[in-house]
Amino acid sequence: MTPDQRRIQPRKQPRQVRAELTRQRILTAAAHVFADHGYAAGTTNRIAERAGISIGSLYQYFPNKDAVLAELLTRHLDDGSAAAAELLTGPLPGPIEEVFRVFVRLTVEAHRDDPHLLRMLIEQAPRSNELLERVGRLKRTMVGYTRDLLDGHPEVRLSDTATAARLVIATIELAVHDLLAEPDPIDARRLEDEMVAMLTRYVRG
Amino acid sequence: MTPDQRRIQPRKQPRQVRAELTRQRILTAAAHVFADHGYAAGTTNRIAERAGISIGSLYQYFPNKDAVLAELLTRHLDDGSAAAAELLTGPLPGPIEEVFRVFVRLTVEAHRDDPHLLRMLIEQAPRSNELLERVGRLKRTMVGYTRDLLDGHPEVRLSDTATAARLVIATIELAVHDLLAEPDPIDARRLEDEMVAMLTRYVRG
DNA sequence: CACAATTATGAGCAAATATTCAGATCTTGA
DNA sequence: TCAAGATCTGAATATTTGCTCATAATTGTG
Repeated sequence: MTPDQRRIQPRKQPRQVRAELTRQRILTAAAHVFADHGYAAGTTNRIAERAGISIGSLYQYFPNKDAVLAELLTRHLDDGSAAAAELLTGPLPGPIEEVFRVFVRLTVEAHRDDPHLLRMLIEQAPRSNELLERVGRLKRTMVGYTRDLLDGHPEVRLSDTATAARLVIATIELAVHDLLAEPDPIDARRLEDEMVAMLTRYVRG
Repeated sequence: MTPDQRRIQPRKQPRQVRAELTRQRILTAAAHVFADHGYAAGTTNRIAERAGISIGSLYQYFPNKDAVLAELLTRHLDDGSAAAAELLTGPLPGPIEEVFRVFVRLTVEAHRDDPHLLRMLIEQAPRSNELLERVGRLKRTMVGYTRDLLDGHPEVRLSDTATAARLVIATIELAVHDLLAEPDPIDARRLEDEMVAMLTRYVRG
C-alpha cells in the first residue's frame, strides 16, 4: 500500500560482541538454508532454528527476509569485486592462455565455498531492483574489460569481439558454477585446464 | 506426517473431450503464469483465473501445485528428447563443425519458445527427486553420446574426452539459456556462429 | 551492587495461499 | 428423454509463513 520504501538496512547496529556474533550466525545459517531449500522455501523460522537463535533475534538485525538475502549477495559481490580489482592492479601475464587461466582460477576460487548458494543468489535475488542493477553492472564491466583485452591482444584473431566477450564471460561463469556443483562435481584442476584450452584455441582463431 | 508419498499423477483421468481441453488450458495458463511471476508467486488461483476455469477444476486434474510444474517439465524434456532422437536417427554431417552446428541449433530451437519458462523449470523443478533424477539421466545420456562422438571422430584431438564432453554439453546448454535471455538477448545467429567456432577449435586441438 | 542499555525469547497475529467438498451443471448412452 | 456418471464451481477451510511485541535475560558501567 505505502510507496514501499522497504528497509534494507539492519534495524539495529550491534554494540556488543554477542550481537555481532548473532548476526554472523544468522548469515551463515541463511546461506545454508537458502542453498538447501531455495529462497521461497528457506523460511525465516528455519534460518533462526538452524542458527540456534530465536526468530525474534533475526528480526532485530534484519528488517525482513529479503534483507538477509541482500546482505549475502552484497558480501559475495564485494568479495568478488575486491579479488578482481586486486588481480587487475598488478600486471597481467602476456600469453592469452595465462590470462584466461587467471580468470578461470579466480572464478573457481570465488565459488569453491558454496556453489549452490551462489546460483540461488543470482537466480532468485532479482526481486530487488537495486541488487539486480548491481549484478548487471558488474557483468557489463567484466564483459567490457574482456572485450578490450581481446581487441588489444596480439594473439587474438576474432571478427566479432563484442559477441565473443559475452560468450567468454558467460562460459566461464556458468560452466564453473554448474560443473563444480553437486552431484558429481568435476575435478577443479581438470576443469581449469580444459576450459583454458577451449577459450585459448577459440580466440586464437 | 505421513511418509509423504506425494502424488504426482493426476487424480482423475479425463474421459470427455472438454476435460482434456480443461487440462490443456490449465497447462498453458500455468506456463504463462510461471514465466511471468515465477514459481512462488505463480499461485494456483492465478493459474485457474488465467485459464478461465475455477480453482476446483485445477485440483481435479493435478493433486497439487508441484504436479503442474512437473507436468510442464516432463513435456519439455519429452519434446527435447524426441527432437534429439529424431535428429540422431539420420546420418550426422561429417565435419565436426557441422555436427556442433546441429547441436547448437537444436538447443537454440528448444529455447526459442519461452526462455523465461524454461529457466523457471530448470531452477525450481529440482525439488522433486523424481524430476531431478530424470533431468540428470538425460544429461548423462547426452554427455555419454558426446564423448563417444569425440572419441570416434577423426578431426578430434583431445586427451581428456570425459571432461571435454561435460564441458561441451554444459557450455551449450548454459550459454544458450543465458545469452538468449533478457535483458539484452544476443542475436541467435551470431551466438550460433561464435559458439560453433569455439567448440570446433577446442576439440581440434 | 544497582541500574540502564542491550540483546534474546517465542507465542501468536495477520496475510497469503494451497486445498477441499458439497452441490450445481453438463455429457453420454440406452 | 432421462438417469448416471463426469465435470465444474467457488465459498470455506487448512496451512504456511513473514513478522511483532511484551517480557525475560544478559551485559556494561558508575
